[in-house]
Amino acid sequence: MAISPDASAEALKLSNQLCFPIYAAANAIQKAYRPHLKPLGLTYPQYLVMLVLWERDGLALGDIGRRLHLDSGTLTPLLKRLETAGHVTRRRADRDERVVLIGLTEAGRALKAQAEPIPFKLSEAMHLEPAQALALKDGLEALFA
Amino acid sequence: MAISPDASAEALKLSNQLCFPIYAAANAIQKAYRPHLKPLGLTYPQYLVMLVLWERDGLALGDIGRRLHLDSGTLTPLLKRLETAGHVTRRRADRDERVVLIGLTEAGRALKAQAEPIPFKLSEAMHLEPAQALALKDGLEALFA
DNA sequence: TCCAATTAGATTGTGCACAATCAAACTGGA
DNA sequence: TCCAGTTTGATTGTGCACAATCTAATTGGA
Repeated sequence: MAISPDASAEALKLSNQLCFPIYAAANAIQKAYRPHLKPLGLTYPQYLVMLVLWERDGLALGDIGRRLHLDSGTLTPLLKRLETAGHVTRRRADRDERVVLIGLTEAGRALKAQAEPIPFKLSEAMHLEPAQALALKDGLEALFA
Repeated sequence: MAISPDASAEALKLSNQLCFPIYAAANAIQKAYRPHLKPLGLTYPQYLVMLVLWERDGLALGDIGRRLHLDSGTLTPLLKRLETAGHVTRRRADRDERVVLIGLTEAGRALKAQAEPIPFKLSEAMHLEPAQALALKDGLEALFA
């Protein structure tokens, strides 16, 4: 096959061909989670925060942000909504008054049991071979470098 | 290795282990595009709309939505901003007054040349083998089924 | 002991993204 | 011809996501 005049133009499309599917997949994922999370009163980003806290309670806002790659402008209002919903508590650290520590309430801890079946349902929704899913995951994580 | 009591719990995490990287990658991608798009006065979703229109001018709002998997609640205000910026025109179709046809202005067409180097820069930013990128793309598109 | 620099969050403003709802325009039988 | 049902966008309200900016608290030398 001869090199066509727009071979480079085609090559240029590679990032678009990769970035758009990621963008669209992220939107689709949030849409897929929504019906399962709605009964728990959570959005997908709130669910991610809860996953972090279920794994390790009492983290600072900044710690959560580093784990999820989210800044305070996103997390401050999100955590206030979780507090209003009764899932978490917010208090300043004694040692450093700048730090806001996030703790699970009893209700927040109890929510974990209700959330347990969600990954199952999502795995069903995205009918993908485990091996293919792992390859995807590895590929995506290679982007962060 | 023996099957541990939480082997299923681990399996449950698969969707989280896949969905979160996609979510984080989508955020990172928009952040990576921002400095390159800002000189053109575009956001990433606006850039996607412009890519569609550069490929095929005069589409209806709904056609753009179907291509990008976005609904009218997202596109109506986005297109109004593109119109205010002077990149596109909006007019009702003669044949069917419900349909809004989106056309590129001269300035909108001219923007294409400025946008041309962007995929290059992004490809550099995400240092990923083309083969790996293609595998990723195929895996992501398999999610839509 | 001070105070310049750093760090942790909060605030403000812009722009998606979508559910739910609405209204107008079109279509296809009865 | 009519009108029930469908299609196309627009609107409204909620919740991210982040840049830019701000304030308060802390830290580390001089």
